[in-house]
Amino acid sequence: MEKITINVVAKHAGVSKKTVSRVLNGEPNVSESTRKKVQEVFDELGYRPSPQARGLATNQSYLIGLVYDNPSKSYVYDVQTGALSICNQKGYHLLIHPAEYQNSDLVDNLTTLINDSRLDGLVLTPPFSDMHHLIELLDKSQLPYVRIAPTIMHDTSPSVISNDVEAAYEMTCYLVSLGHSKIGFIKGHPDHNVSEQRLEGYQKALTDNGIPIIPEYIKQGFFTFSSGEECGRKLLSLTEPPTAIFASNDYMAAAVLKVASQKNISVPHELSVVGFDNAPISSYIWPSLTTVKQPVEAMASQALTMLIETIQKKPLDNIQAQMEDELIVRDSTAPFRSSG
Amino acid sequence: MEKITINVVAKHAGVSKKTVSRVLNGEPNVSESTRKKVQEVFDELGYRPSPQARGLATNQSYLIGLVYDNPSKSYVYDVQTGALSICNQKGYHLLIHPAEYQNSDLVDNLTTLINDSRLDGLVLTPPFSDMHHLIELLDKSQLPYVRIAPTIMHDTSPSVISNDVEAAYEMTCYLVSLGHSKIGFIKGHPDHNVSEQRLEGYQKALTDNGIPIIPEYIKQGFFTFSSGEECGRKLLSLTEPPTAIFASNDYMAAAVLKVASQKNISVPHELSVVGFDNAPISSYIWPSLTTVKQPVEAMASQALTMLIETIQKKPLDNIQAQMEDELIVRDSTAPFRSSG
DNA sequence: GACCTAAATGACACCGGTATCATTGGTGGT
DNA sequence: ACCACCAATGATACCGGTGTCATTTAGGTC
Repeated sequence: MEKITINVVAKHAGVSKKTVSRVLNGEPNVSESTRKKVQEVFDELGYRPSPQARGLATNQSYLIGLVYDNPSKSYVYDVQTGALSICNQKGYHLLIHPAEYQNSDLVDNLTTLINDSRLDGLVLTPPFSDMHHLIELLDKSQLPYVRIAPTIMHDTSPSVISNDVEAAYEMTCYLVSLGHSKIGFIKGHPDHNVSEQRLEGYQKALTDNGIPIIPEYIKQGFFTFSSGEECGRKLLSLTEPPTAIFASNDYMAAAVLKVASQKNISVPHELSVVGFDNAPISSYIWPSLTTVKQPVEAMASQALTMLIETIQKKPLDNIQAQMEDELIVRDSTAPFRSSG
Repeated sequence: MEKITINVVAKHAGVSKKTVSRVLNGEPNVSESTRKKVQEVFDELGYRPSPQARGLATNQSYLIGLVYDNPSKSYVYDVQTGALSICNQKGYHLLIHPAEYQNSDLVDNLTTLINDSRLDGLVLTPPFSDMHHLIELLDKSQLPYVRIAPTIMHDTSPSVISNDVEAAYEMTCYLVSLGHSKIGFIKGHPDHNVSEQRLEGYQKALTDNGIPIIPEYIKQGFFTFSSGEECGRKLLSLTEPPTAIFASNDYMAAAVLKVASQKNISVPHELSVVGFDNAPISSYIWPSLTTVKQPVEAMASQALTMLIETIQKKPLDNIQAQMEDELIVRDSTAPFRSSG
């Protein structure tokens, strides 16, 4: 079976390869009749242009890299899904690239990635989105990139954000509206900037509702189940334990549920627990978790749309897109009952 | 900044581009002195060969496709991780390609993938691993591929399997050893062949232990949380409910835990529950789940090793590799107590 | 030192597209 | 009818590597 190249198509259609190329790329100045003829030959022969040859000629790879280091497998999955949907639409492919953000040869690692595969663009997810030495590197390298959920703003590249402060604020207000005033908080990993934002929303909500901020009620977690367990244990061992606990992600909230269960504290009757992220686990445990759903997939899609526009040098309406979080109420929260 | 191509390197080193190419590919018949000289220029200029140009010349893309359609995000993540580790080692890149296995244009979809990106190889995960029309297509197309966890054997391509029958057998025996004889079973999705295998292991274990197989104790689930919930509810509503339930995956097992909790049945004291897969949820719920850990990551690594050997036309020791499952005992199982 | 052989190296075509610029042909204005 | 002009098309170089085959060089033999 002969390989179908642009030359074969040209011969079949009785035109030059350049004309075939024009039809292929929808360029102007091709008569309607030849365009049609060439397209028929495309179908007839099942022609597919070689991305290698095309890439070599145009110095493009049609590959976009996705860099991540996130403990949540479902987060990664959702980002990938959102990114892929746009890639497929626009004819790009996605190269996934897990990396370790603390690793000292991170820069080498990414440089190699970029050079070896001649990426057309790069997508950064937290915590890479906020690493300034990375951003400097990328700015210098001229490689188009987009940042998902950064907290530090930067004018040199597009980014997509949600509003974690706002979401945490609303969640806390929701707990207050249920009658809770002793609300514990478990912070996220200090290396992730969203941790600070979620804390900020929590604190602002308390203040706005005239509730004092008690340092004892705020514990340092690390987004892991075990850190949530430890913090939960500390909070519930206080002489005056909180009646509601706001964990900075769902894994830690699930851990609090475990601690409560072991201490025979009934959730939600005696204790309300809420999380953040709407991870799969939030609906797979009992009681299911009240949480905040971030539009992760939509954010990734938006990010890729912006990135590809940048790659294709189309003007961007906005260098930053914001998407809304959503409060999801499930079974882990209930009105406060004084000494149930 | 001038772009560093093979020509630039050749000029700098004072040799022909072909000689540079030889050094690049570790070909024989290059004197030690020139090899060293060229390599120094590589380092000095930071030369990286263009995969496009190379691909165009050799008709290779150094891209491997990974096709999946699995409801478990963590399974997908683990497969990716295992696959990537080998890809990075061998200089390949991984193109992830979620697809819908029931979709009627699946074949078109994959054909497009293969043609458009000139894949060097393809990795099939369940349930694609067992879809014969796909396999026929691939066999015809001459594209090297590897199947992960197929149940139907096939001599034309390598595959990596674990032994689900065996693992389910052992799990059931474990429950029996705890004193249980009324053991419910929740089947997996009928489109996944492993479902049948897990059931088979369960039935064989009962038979071998002289316990009758009761059809009422076997319910059809679909690997989803909600299907597990429904089956769990049915099982626990029987006049003579089982004292242990074996769910074909962890999501369904988690759902059984929820049902038990709602019915005030204490796990593991009144009911033992076990799952399969060792999904993250299995350790993030309370009680944590006794389950079977499949070496998903290792299987993917093994699969990619075999695939790349095939691509590079190296001889394969074995066309099929088998990896061992592992029983993980956690908190959801306990010895049977007659009427707790 | 002449000769032979094998190792080392280079010249050049080629992979399948795109870019540049030249050429052709048709159309409208006067 | 003639010319100017623009749309349509083609010829050819080029992207950065690899493959083929010819040529040069080095080493060993007599």
